[in-house]
Amino acid sequence: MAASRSASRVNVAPLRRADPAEDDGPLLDLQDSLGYAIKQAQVRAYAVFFRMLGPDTLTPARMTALSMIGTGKGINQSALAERLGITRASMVKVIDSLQDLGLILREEVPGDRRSYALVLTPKGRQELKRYARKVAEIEKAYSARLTPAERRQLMQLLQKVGID
Amino acid sequence: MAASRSASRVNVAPLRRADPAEDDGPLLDLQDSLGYAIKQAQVRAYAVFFRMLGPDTLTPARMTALSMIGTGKGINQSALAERLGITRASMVKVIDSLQDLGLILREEVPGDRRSYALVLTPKGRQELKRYARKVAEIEKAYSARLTPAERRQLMQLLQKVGID
DNA sequence: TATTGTTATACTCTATAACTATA
DNA sequence: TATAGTTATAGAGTATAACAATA
Repeated sequence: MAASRSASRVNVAPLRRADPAEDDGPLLDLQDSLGYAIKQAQVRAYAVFFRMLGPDTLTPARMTALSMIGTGKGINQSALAERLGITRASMVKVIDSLQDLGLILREEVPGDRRSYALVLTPKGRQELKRYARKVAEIEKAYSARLTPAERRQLMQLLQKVGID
Repeated sequence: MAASRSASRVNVAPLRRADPAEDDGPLLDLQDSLGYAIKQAQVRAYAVFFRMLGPDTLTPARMTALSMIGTGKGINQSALAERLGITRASMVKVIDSLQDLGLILREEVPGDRRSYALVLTPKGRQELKRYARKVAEIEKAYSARLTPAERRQLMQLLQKVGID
């Protein structure tokens, strides 16, 4: 149906509707775009991820944070925020949610009372291992059309994107 | 500093802090993950995109919509929403914004008064061509470390991701 | 009955600015 | 002065549910 604000139904007289080919340059062709191809691959990868882990899972971003805490040996919030490319302020809620889930703790740091050392709880460690196994399955699923050699090469080529 | 809700400073006695290696499985290693590599490449590509087009540009998503309208020959909102992977309801605002910028029009469809044919305005066509040139530069920038053959192969390999 | 577009509403993720405690 | 964490607030992008007009 019609509209109020949006569809101000301008109804232009299509007297001289420009032909796409009649003027100077090509319109944007997404099929030629590496950026678009990467984005689409990422969307498909996320779809597989959520299909295989269900809607109640940690998001990839939180899983990444959890993984970095697991590896990071008492990393603090500011450093983690920097690694994740978000602000300290945004980091707070991510950490809150992982703590509320019982996966991590903010531990006091002896030498510096301003900051916390982020550490996995036993449950967090257990969950992270469970996710590691799940992610291995997921990787297999969305790499199904790639040979191992192709997968390796894809990883290598991706490292080179966006470094100019 | 300390906290109110978030930092409930649980201060667990670290008597028997589990050693990462002492139990059954590996923690999640992001460096092995194709999904993570794709996401990181996409983040870097977006960074190049915004660096080269400035903060006042169309977002990649809106540019994609504009491109599909340019190519799509009177596509309607529902069909476009489906191609973009968003709901019809969300599509409304995207279309509104492109229309407010004077880039597209909702044209009446003779046979069906429920839907609109989305078409570029002359300004929209012009802008899309300008973006096509800009995107060509951007693609060059974030492909700088890839040979043309590598770039082609990367595009081909990306097509195979997430199809299981 | 089904489809198209729309609105109202809410949720997630993110940011900026200002603040407190501590260094 | 600088740093770590926090809060309040806002904006973008998305979703669901309910609706009117039209098919």
